[in-house]
Amino acid sequence: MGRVSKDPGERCRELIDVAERLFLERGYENTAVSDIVREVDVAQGTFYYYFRSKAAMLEAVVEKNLDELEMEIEEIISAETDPVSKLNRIINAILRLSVGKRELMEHIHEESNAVMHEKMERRTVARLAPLIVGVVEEGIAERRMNAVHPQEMVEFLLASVVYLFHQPGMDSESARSRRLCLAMEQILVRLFRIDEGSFSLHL
Amino acid sequence: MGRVSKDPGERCRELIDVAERLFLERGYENTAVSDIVREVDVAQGTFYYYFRSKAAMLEAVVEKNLDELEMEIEEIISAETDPVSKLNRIINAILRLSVGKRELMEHIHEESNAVMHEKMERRTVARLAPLIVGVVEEGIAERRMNAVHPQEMVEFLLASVVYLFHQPGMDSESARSRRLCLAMEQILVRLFRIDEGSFSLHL
Amino acid sequence: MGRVSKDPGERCRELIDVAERLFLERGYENTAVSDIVREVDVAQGTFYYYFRSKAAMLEAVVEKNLDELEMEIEEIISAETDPVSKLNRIINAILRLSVGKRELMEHIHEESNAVMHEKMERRTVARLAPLIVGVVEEGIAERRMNAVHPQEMVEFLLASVVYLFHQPGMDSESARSRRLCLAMEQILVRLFRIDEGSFSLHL
Amino acid sequence: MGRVSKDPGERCRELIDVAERLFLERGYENTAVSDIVREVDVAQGTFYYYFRSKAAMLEAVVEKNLDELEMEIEEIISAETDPVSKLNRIINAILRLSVGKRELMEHIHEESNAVMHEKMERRTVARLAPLIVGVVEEGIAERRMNAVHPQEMVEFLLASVVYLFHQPGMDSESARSRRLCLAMEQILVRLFRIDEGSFSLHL
DNA sequence: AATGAATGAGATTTCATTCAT
DNA sequence: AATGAATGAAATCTCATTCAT
Repeated sequence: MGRVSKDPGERCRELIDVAERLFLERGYENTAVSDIVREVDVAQGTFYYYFRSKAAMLEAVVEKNLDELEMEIEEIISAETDPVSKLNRIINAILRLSVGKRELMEHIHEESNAVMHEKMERRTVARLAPLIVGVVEEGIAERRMNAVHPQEMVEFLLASVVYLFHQPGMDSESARSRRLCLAMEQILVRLFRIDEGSFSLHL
Repeated sequence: MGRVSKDPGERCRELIDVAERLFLERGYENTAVSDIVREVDVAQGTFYYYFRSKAAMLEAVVEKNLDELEMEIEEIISAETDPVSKLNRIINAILRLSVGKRELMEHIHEESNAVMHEKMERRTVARLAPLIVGVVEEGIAERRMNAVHPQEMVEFLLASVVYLFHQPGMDSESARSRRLCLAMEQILVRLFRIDEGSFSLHL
Repeated sequence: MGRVSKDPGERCRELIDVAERLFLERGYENTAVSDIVREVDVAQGTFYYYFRSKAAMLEAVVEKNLDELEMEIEEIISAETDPVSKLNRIINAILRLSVGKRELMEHIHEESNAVMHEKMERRTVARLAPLIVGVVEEGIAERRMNAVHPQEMVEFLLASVVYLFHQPGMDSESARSRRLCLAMEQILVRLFRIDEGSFSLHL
Repeated sequence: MGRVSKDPGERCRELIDVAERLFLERGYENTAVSDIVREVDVAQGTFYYYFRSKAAMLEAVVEKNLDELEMEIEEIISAETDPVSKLNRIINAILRLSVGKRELMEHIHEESNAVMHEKMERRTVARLAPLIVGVVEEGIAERRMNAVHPQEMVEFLLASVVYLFHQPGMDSESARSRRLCLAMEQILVRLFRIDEGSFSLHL
């Protein structure tokens, strides 16, 4: 009833945060706009004051995640000097985020999140590939890495990482996770012809 | 109006085929059951006589595709003796099917098919990985390949290959397709430590 | 097409009133939500904005009726002092409402209203029994009535009244109605050991 | 597949028995004709060979129950000589059957059986009232009973008794059941001016 | 910047019944 | 006496979005 005015930036963030949580908890399709506004305690119309559509909200959620990841990666790139260490830390950062989010959705049927997962996969490749390709090219220049098609390889790498670590049972403890991390270390080493033992991945 | 009885097997196949085409053309979500029955020219109820739900139909479509692919792969496995050639032909078979289907959906907004794509991705990895792991282990036994985590590597590989499927502009001609194929060849060679030049992929 | 906003209370009442009439006229099962909204001239969604489901609407209709009846009974209880007169007027009030509603459904097949009738029967007993038991206990205290199990007797009484007066041919004129009223007077007198001639029931 | 011919009478009884059980277990509305034929293991069409419609089946189920009850009552009437004893045994017979059936539906939501309950209620009154009125008139002739409106009083009685049937928690043990039986005994005694202590009802 | 009542198209599903064999 | 594939009408409900205030 009472009309509560807030800083628009904050309102917007509040909406995105609640939306993200609900999308993860019950899936994009199973989350109604009315669920989101109920939790934030604003009117239905308010949602549309901030977001053109529900799809636009999904976009916002995904981009927010990638903003964070991108920033983290850029920090790594500028903090570290060794391209191999950069790559190691970048992959770890991606894994940590993926698995972190995954935990929220542990109990929902995979299917329920096809839409969100797809969008995430696509946008992750689109936004992160350039950064990583940069690192790989640096590695090539320093003869620490080797690749004929860095762009395509990095794309495959990212798509696989997003897919594999979005699977059920991907908590940081399971034997399956452990094996996947070890395998991924080897994959990285072999794919880019890097010295064995250069990687150490953890969830 | 007129009631046309048919062999149930055929009716069922007819429904699956039309459903598959429509799912690809306009996306799973954008295809109504009423669209399917209109094309097959049966009553709405007939659909539900054969399939418990629309989701069950999606399942049927996906499994049919994987049945075909599995059969083709099993044929390759028993026809060929060299594990490297097997792998080469298997990957080509998967690409061919994927791209074939992809052409049907050329113009629709990618997003419309998240659900179907997800299901396909997950089931492809689940059903084909065992077969390919078998080939890789054979290759390892014959010292033509090498891998510490064959299962996980094959999963990585399949996820990458399926990722291709979902790329816009994946006709057999484009420079982009060419590069992706070359990159995939390199991935195969490096992942399993196979002799350079053992692979030749085409869409 | 045009959007007409109204006081929610009024909208809600409008919907309930139309629903009640249609439920009575053609039966609960034979009334579609679309029939209701068409008459009220609102969109289908508006119905579900106010009522969670069609069943919830039935509930609302039944409770509204019992609200009215309950109020009338409470008025009688506080207006009258003699418990026997109270009981007489209460039963008359129940009969009048039952038969009034019944007239609306005169021509429909009884079966069509099993659901509504059941719900009404159950809820009538649940909501009115306490009030009437109060009156009976008052009567017992004043030695004007007598009963060992007032609660159970009142329940039987209410169930029967609702059932009997919900029968076909229960208009206020028929010989059958007349006989039933006379019998009911005697039943009341005997059941609670009240002075002969204390009751006078009319439809 | 195989076509199993059986004695038509038995087929028919088999269908009725299964239908009755399912109607009680899950309610009339929630039982599909396909559920019935699946359990009896005949084709959908076979159902319609024996019964004009699902509603006709409900009728058959109800009438079968009343046939049994009617026979039992007729037996009581001819076995016993004392009209009061007759009435006592008849009411007990009705209670026993009602409660027996009730046990089957213990767990379903009451609402689910409105249709069947209604039909049962109406038909019980219609078919059993004449028999019981006969007994009452006999009692009146012998000065063991007294009633001005035997027909209506018996209807009142039957409606009350059947109402019992549809109460939740009607096992033979509960205090509630006990109280209802005692109240019913009192109703009988008072309604027909019979000697106190003439009745003894048990579930 | 916010409200929240109202929209309305449309989708899935159910199932009693039929009928050619 | 029996089959079972096919029918098809209809009904409930969802929900993203709008718009007058």
